[in-house]
Amino acid sequence: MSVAHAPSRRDERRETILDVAQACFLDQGFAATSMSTIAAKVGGSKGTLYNYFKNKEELFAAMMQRMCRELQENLFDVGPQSGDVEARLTHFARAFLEHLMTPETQGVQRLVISEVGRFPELGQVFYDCGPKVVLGRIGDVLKEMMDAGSLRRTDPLVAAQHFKDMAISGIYWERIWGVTSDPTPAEFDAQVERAVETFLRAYAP
Amino acid sequence: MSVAHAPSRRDERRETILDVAQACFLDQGFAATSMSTIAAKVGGSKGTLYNYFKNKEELFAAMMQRMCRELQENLFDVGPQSGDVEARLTHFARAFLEHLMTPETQGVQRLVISEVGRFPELGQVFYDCGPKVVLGRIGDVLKEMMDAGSLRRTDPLVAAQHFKDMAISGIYWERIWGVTSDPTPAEFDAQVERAVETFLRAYAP
DNA sequence: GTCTATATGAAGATAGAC
DNA sequence: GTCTATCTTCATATAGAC
Repeated sequence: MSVAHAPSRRDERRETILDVAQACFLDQGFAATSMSTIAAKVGGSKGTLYNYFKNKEELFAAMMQRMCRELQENLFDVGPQSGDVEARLTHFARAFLEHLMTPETQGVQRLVISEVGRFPELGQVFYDCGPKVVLGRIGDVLKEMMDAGSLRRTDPLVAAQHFKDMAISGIYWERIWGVTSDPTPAEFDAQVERAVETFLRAYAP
Repeated sequence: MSVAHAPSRRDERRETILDVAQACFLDQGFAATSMSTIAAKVGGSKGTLYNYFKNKEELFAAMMQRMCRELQENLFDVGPQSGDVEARLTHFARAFLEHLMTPETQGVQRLVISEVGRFPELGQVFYDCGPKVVLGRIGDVLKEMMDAGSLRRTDPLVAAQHFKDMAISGIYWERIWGVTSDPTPAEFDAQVERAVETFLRAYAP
């Protein structure tokens, strides 16, 4: 059993190392990030790094676990609990697409997709505390709407997937493929609107 | 202007090198694949490798371009040109999901997502001869159906994206995240069926 | 615990014989 | 064109002084 401690000086330095490692891994990937670089950016030496983490893999794993926890916490912290269905869904679709377009989210997704071959358990860890949680929450909201008679009754998890898929659609895919052109705000709005409209056509009572 | 030649002995060896490089890059990623390993698997020496390709980056780029061309060719080579709408859409959804689940397709997508930071033009090349072509073809089919009065008239490209998104949905995402459990044939069927059903609800005339 | 210095190995790339 | 042998660089990881 572990207890929440006041952070010691050691804990703080550990967090600093993880901060730097996170920035480097997100920016360069696992293989291209060297322990020397991390040590230099921390302002310490490689010897110190190896005092805190047995090797590069362990440092990477610790960093990924922390990132997964943080991303989980920061999702869907707010949102209208009432109002008409279309407005609520539009809010969710927009928030979700915006979240997936941030450099942090893109970076962690790239990292998972790149390194899951080297760290087989990484994918499951990420999925369980990322996409799975998000889909569950969207599903909960949709289930409420079904119970209230605002949506046709059906498997809420499948509906949540369809909703998420159409919300992110083209704009997300172009970015993850590295297509350089940025979407305009108008394109962003149009995609969200079309996603909600299409979803409601399919899932109206 | 280049002309199609009968393949010389040099061309054949070049193809062999690309075959080996492709297998290694797909399996290990760019950074973890060494020129020494490729040379060994080709059965030659590193000196020979550098005779055919100036450096590792150029070899990688040549391999990616070839893969993009091949994947483009192998997509949608067959498919029912007539029949009822639901059957045709089911065929497309199934073919598309199956295609995206193959190790080759998963591998090239992982590679693009991983390395697009290092090779900025890679994403655009891949997108133009992969996803863009596929979406265009689905859009063409949907437009035909709209013209025939089988579907509600609307932007065919957006409809194609929604169709594609729901066809691949959960099963594709779980695999790309590296979730280890494989989908059962029943889950596969159910997803395709639900995708077509939902699409038709939203896009029926 | 933290540092400097270094051991050890492997990578990309090249030189030069055949 | 292809090989063997090698150069150079840079990575992970460790040893040992303070």
